[in-house]
Amino acid sequence: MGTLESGATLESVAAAAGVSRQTVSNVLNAPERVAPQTRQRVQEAIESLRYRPNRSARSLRTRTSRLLGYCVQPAPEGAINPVLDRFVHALTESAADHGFHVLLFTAPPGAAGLDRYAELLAQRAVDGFVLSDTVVADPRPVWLTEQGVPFVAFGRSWSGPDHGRWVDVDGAAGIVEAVEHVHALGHRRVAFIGWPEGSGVGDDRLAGYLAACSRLGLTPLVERDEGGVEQGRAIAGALLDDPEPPTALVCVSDLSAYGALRAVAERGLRPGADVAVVGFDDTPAARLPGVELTSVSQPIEEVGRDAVHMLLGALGVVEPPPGPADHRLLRPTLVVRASTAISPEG
Amino acid sequence: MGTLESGATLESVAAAAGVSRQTVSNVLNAPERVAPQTRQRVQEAIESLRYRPNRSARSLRTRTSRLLGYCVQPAPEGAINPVLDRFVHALTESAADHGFHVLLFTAPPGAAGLDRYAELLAQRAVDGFVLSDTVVADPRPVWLTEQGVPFVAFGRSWSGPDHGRWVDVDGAAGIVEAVEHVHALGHRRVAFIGWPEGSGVGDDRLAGYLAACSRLGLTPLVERDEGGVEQGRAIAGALLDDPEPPTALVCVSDLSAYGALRAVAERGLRPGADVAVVGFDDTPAARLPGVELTSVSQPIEEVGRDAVHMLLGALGVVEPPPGPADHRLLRPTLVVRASTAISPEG
DNA sequence: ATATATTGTGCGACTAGGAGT
DNA sequence: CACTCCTAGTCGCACAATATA
Repeated sequence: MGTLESGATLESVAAAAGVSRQTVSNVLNAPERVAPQTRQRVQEAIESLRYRPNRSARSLRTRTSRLLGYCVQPAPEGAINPVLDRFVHALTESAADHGFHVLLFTAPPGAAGLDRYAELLAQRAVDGFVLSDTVVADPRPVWLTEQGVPFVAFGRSWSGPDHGRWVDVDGAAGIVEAVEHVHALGHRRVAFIGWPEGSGVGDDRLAGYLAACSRLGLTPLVERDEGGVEQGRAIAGALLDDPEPPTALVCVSDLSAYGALRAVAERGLRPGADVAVVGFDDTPAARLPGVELTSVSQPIEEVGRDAVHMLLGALGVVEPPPGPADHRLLRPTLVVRASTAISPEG
Repeated sequence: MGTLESGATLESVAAAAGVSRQTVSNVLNAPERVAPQTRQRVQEAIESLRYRPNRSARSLRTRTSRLLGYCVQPAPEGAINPVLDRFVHALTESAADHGFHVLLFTAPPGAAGLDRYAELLAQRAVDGFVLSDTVVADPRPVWLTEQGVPFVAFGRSWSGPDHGRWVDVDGAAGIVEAVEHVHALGHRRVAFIGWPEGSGVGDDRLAGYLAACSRLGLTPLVERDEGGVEQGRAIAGALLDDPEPPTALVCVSDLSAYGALRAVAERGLRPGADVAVVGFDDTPAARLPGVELTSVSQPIEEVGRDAVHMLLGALGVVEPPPGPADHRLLRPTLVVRASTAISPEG
């Protein structure tokens, strides 16, 4: 039989300490109301009985579950970006610092998935939500705001006004840094391989590219594709086959960049020596020997921590950190590898 | 104000339907005890009030939380294997099919982390645990078994007797398939790049290699390293520099295989044409153009589903599926790509 | 006696107000 | 009147025994 089948309760601890239930409760939730001597005695009883408050009972009474809901999406086909691992771990760890846990659930994308959120709310299963994989015109922030449900999103709402709290990574700033980096290496014909217009994240990164070109006096050269490796390979190939090809390819994602690297290699050119290639996301494959892709790295752990703090702040659990309470924009960092190692000739 | 601030309870539904609390409860938990006509009326009241049973209250009464605990590990440095995404999603989805949710928590590895498990148990926060990242002499299965806590592990206990339920992937069978594959292509000098002895998983995969060699009449050639890309590159390089080098390299993991691919390329050889390379795990980078690594793919989603079913079976929530109740060994599949495309000459 | 619906009770904790010194 | 502690009531649900046709 297990040593924690005990099932100690407020009652049994009180009996062991020779006080009433309420005094034990006070020791846990309002220690200053209990005389030090009594407190000591109660704490010893708690220790010896290995007492822990029953979460369900506490939840029922306080009407808070100390659970944060997070919807896990299935990893998209061909995904190379294991964000979930890091983000979820950061969420879980930060939540634990304040006695909270993360509750996972699944939901279909779009408005159809709102039912799942409503269900958890109606059951009082969670105190709030952490959203990720937000898209343009995502119905969730609007709906949750209407319902008065505390939440925080990883990702801005790209269309219309902001709803609720969010944490995001400044993609434009990341691309600016990338362009400045290749510019500093001497590259003057710098192309951008982007996503189709209207993706929010993609438009933001493109904006960074255009801003950097403007500031540095470079002529923008933008190509767009659907973002896959093969598409990146084709687009990059077309660019390189131009009579006056770009010497640097800044890509909206690592996936495009892997395609670009391939296109470079297929033309007998050496990435980093003949053509610079930069990606975005710093996916695990970027560091593999033979790849060594320079890439913009997102501070995922920091996003997770900030998200939890903002949400717990909204729940009144922690003092909200200084700064704007409803959003936070974090700077990514450029990780330089061999794909942008050497200055071009000329 | 939100439409689900309602806070409907059994009581209010009962009032709306003109019946007693208990009848509403029966409609939900034992419909056959309620006359069809009454049932209908109650269900309409439930609908119109958007009633959902309060999870905390139900948990308190039934002494079950309908929550499965899962400990998320921080992704190890240089990880290229985003198992968590897929595994956790599969867990969450399967659990949802039976009204369960996954509760995430963190814990330090080894015996030091048992406290976190004990804590959740003492709080009655979870009904059972799903374990992953099990290691040789993992203290958790033993401890949980002692405590009488339902759990299921992704991964066998490699040392001593089995404790509790587990689901695992037959790594040996996967490697056998890999060796048979390169053998069928005509390779006769097939080397294995493995992990140091004592890793359980690594030893299992090695056993598959040795069994296949024995069956096919090949001379085993085993090298071991710590499993990193650079180590794989060095080991593979040494093998290839032998006067009579192997023509096929079967690797214990994709990480080693990426190193091996690099070593092959560095010697002016073409992976797939001159030297066959096989990895294990089918990590996302394996499919990238220019890599195209043949690899053994684990049925992660199936592992997750089976794990949940076994655990829910142990909790008495579902009818345990046919077959052995305490363990399940799943076959991986070989995904053939360009790194083993062509038969060698000779 | 069978089918159906109803009361009482307690799960374990917190909140409010009262009693003792 | 502080300070400390306790009694009584409540959260929403499900189990058990009971009442009504």
